[in-house]
Amino acid sequence: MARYDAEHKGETRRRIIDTAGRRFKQEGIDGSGIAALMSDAGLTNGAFYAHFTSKSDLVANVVADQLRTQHAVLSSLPAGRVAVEEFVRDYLSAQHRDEPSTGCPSAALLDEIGRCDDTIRDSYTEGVQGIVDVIAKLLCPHNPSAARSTALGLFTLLVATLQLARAVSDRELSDEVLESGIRNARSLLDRDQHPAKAARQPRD
Amino acid sequence: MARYDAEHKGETRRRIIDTAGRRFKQEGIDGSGIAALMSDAGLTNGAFYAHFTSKSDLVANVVADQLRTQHAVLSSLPAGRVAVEEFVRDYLSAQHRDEPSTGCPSAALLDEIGRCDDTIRDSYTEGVQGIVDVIAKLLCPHNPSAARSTALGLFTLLVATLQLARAVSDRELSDEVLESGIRNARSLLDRDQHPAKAARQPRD
DNA sequence: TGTACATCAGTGAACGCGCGTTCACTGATGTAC
DNA sequence: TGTACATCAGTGAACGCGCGTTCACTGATGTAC
Repeated sequence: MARYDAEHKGETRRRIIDTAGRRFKQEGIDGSGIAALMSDAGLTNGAFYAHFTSKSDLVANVVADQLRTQHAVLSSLPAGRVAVEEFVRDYLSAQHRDEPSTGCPSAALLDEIGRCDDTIRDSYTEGVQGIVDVIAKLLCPHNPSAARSTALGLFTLLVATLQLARAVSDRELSDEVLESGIRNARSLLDRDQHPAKAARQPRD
Repeated sequence: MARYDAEHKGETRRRIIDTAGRRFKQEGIDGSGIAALMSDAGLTNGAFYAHFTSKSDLVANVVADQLRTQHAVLSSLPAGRVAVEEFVRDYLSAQHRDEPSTGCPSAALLDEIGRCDDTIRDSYTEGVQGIVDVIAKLLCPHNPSAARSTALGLFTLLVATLQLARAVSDRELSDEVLESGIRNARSLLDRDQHPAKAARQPRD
């Protein structure tokens, strides 16, 4: 084997994390063996432990990386209702439903993550905090903490709607679930669109 | 072994389905081995195939049974906002979060079910249709189909909120997620506070 | 009445297989002399 | 300048283990004669 340049090992690590992310979301964490996932990355099983101390270590890194990517996408959106609604339509599209491997990690893995060890759940916790914060900021740029609850509501609504759309085997029902999800997301957003009427707390 | 009475085999099957339901929800489907689950039921691994043709066959039966039980609980609730809100508080309680094995099968297994074979997803599809129908009926007894979308929204919101509360390792954040979920559920229900006014009893 | 037999839920060892993990080894390169 | 050596990412066989599944067997009972 070649004596590699300085970035080589880091690039390989990156490739493992990327392919593992895709495989985990496609087959589940328990459902993804290390040999198969290393083979996806163009390597043999033995090389794995030069990059990670254990499967659990990989999972924690993959979870963090996945949420970081999702955070970056959300951060790049312009604030306000229009962009959020477009994101919702995108998230609840047939394409996202049909391609879990490139999609939202929470939709693919949330209940499995709930059963993982503390390191992994710590990693998820930190990542999801960032996601919720950035959603809240999109909803209410000048006072994000006021929109935190709505952000959590939107996030959970999207996640389980996609999970449900994937779980049902009836295509028509699945489409209905997605459409319904978009309607319900709008309804949730409407609540924060009229703070005066709701008369809960003064803005800004 | 004894020559058992007529119901004996059915009772054993029942016991396997019950214990498997608990174990699946606790450890995941992939995470639950047949030998362990049969031992839970007080039997040895070999007896399994006298009751089910495969693990997949068991999973399909467990899923159907779990949703049937949940359907029965929901069916027994009185219609109207008060009972639904109480159900929501119950569903999003710390106790439900901390005891997945006796809780909602969708919260514990939805993304994993999405990766299962058709037989299992068919079973889930049929069961969840019943659940959504009965929620819609609770929300709007005289015209359930009008509340179908809201019922789907409530269901998905509850499921992912519980999943998220279980996945985060920070107790305070987890509690916030649950509280927020209750608030968001109320908000979703408010939307459907639509046509019939006299028949409804205002609360708070 | 006694006894041989059929029944059948459940036992437990065994099957091949894939899992996570370990480790002695490879071999192309940069470096030292 | 040529060459011996150190480096180290990656190889691939092997480990013990638990998986889903199979199957010859057990043994308490009801039934037939």
